[in-house]
Amino acid sequence: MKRATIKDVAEAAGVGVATVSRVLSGGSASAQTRERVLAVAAQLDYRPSALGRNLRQRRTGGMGLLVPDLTDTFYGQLAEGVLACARAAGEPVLIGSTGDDPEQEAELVGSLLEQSVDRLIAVPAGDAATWRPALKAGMTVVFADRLPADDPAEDDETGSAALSDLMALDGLPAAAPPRPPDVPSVLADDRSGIRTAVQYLKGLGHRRIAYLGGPGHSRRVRAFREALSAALDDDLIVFSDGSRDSAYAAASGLFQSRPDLTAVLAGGNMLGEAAVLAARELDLRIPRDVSLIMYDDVPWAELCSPPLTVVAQPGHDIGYRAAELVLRAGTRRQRGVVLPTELIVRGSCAPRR
Amino acid sequence: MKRATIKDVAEAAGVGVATVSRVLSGGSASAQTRERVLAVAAQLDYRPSALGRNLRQRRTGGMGLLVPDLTDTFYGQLAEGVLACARAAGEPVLIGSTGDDPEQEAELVGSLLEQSVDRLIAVPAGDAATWRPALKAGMTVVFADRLPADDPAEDDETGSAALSDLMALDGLPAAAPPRPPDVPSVLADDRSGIRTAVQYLKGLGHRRIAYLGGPGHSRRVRAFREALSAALDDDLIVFSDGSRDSAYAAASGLFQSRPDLTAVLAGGNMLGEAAVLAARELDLRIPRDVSLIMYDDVPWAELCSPPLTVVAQPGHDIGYRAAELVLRAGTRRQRGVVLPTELIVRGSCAPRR
DNA sequence: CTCCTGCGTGGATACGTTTTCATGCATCTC
DNA sequence: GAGATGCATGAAAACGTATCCACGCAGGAG
Repeated sequence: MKRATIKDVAEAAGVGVATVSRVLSGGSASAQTRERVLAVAAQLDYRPSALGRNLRQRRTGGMGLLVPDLTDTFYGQLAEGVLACARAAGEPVLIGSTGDDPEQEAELVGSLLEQSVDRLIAVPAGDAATWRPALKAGMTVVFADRLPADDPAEDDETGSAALSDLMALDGLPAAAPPRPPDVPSVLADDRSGIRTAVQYLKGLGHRRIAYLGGPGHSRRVRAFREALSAALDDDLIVFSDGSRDSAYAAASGLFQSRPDLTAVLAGGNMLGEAAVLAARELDLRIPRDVSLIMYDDVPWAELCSPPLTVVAQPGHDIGYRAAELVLRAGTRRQRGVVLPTELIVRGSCAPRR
Repeated sequence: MKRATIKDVAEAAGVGVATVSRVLSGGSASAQTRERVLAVAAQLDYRPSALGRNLRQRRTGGMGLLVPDLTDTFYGQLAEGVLACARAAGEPVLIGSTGDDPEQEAELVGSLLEQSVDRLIAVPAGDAATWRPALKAGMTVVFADRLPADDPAEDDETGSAALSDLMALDGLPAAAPPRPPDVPSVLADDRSGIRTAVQYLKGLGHRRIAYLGGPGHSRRVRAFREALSAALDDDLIVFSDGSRDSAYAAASGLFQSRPDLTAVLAGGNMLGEAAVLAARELDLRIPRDVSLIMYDDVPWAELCSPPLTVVAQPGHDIGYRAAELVLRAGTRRQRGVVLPTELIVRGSCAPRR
């Protein structure tokens, strides 16, 4: 038994297909026919096929969602936020996991394009150049959690300008910004989050503070540099790619090469995990020997001993807002949203000894 | 500038659209025309629209994926497995999060049906009755991690039969099983996993062992009962719904109502998390006062102190295999797959004092 | 040489919907 | 009362593809 089509409904109700379509999509119709069509549709258990509609409108409903890794709890939270909003709107979500690899990302974007999905929420892995094709293909893209890195011809001045421009929610557009953030985004207030964390550590007497970074952390690193200013030591900033192994290697290498550091700021929960593991392996006690602040308030942060002091960013909200933005796109012209972070002090930091 | 269609390619190559279609989908064509068509297609940057194809074939490619909660690391792993396989096959994935709520699940299934997605991987929340409509709508469903609960007229005998039938991979079908597992599935070997864990605890001298369960844990509970046999105490089996709050409440309630228990088996990582938290709140030391074994080997299990002894189930593999199954459906008639679990002994269990 | 077979090819159709357009009828205005 | 206005309605087109079918041509068998 195959599904009923709009034609069947029209026939059974003794009206034209156009009328059925109108009734079902809220067009005008007389009360009488509307009632009849609705009754027949219900009786036939008719559900309009998204296929026909999509083809006709030359676009697939719903939205795409690209995250680096669903195994990372933070992105799980973000995804849940997106799904919550999508469900409320009755829109389907196509998901992809990029592994923070620009190539895979590009491939996934291509696949979405092929599906004619024209709304996308992405935690970008590629740089601005990588994203240009998708944008000029007419996709509505909302970046979440971070922005694509600047073009090869990178310029700190430019980056800062773009960032601050983004944060100027209440007005006056900076005059002709070099890279206008013309694509909407939902970010956490990294600058404030990092600064608060660094200030906290400084207040505890720490001077040699390391930053453990991952892909796409340029904004956080910038904020870190800014917050540390004079005390900055470039060797204390290390990176990993998105994998757990790499994160562990970076953390372990950091601890071994710089035994003089007294505090570390891990830029993500996988990096925090790696830091705890590496510290334990090297017999460094937290917080006795080294203080640790981790980005992301994941549930297990509290389970550690000592419980981890964290910079919480609202993953669920970021996802939800991003989904709102991508759905409302065209209606309002929202530029970018910045959500607050919060330092949650638990037990992984101690005064420098 | 709009996307090129198959018609454009045909025109530019001086052939009919049918030929272009054939060349691109591997049909027969002369080497010469094939080459020309391919060249033109590449030059025009032609990508076939999934919309047209879907409508024509009356089905959307790709697959649906329904999990209870992406915030739960285990389901994150499972989802990553599915995505890995889907990416390898170049198939898109539509995701939904059910919150372990049969109603939401049904709604999401309905949405997938509307999209004409006919392949679905699900960690089911609803029971067998809930799933019947989707199945007879022609969907190819592969259940992952667990099976739908039996119908209201539940029967332990039946359940066991179905399970063992499922595990009889190498042959002779049981004669007319009451509820034939005619829908393929990928499960962890819960029976063995639970038994191993219980044996381990028994071997440490524990007798009052509690099970902390979540939605869809009927198979695990059955295995738990079976493994405990004589020592079973029904009050020591408590349940929560899928939420963190509920898990905490269940764990806390358990510890308070039964201070005599000496070990607890948490049936999932969120439940394990809750157990650790509740124990700490009640000043119960792990493993001194109570031993804990947690289902799911999530990365943070090692970070706890003491590190958690866990029953590892291969989340990634479960997802990957499920995706394979749903893609190969029709080709082979695979019944069900059971993947092994492993007890990983760390530090959260001690001999009964 | 003829008939048949087989293959490469292109025209035409169908998939299910939305939307445009024209039509007919009823109501309103002067 | 005549023309104008508005609304409900249905026929038809279009979206981009895969596939059926018929056609033509080449080559092989008889």
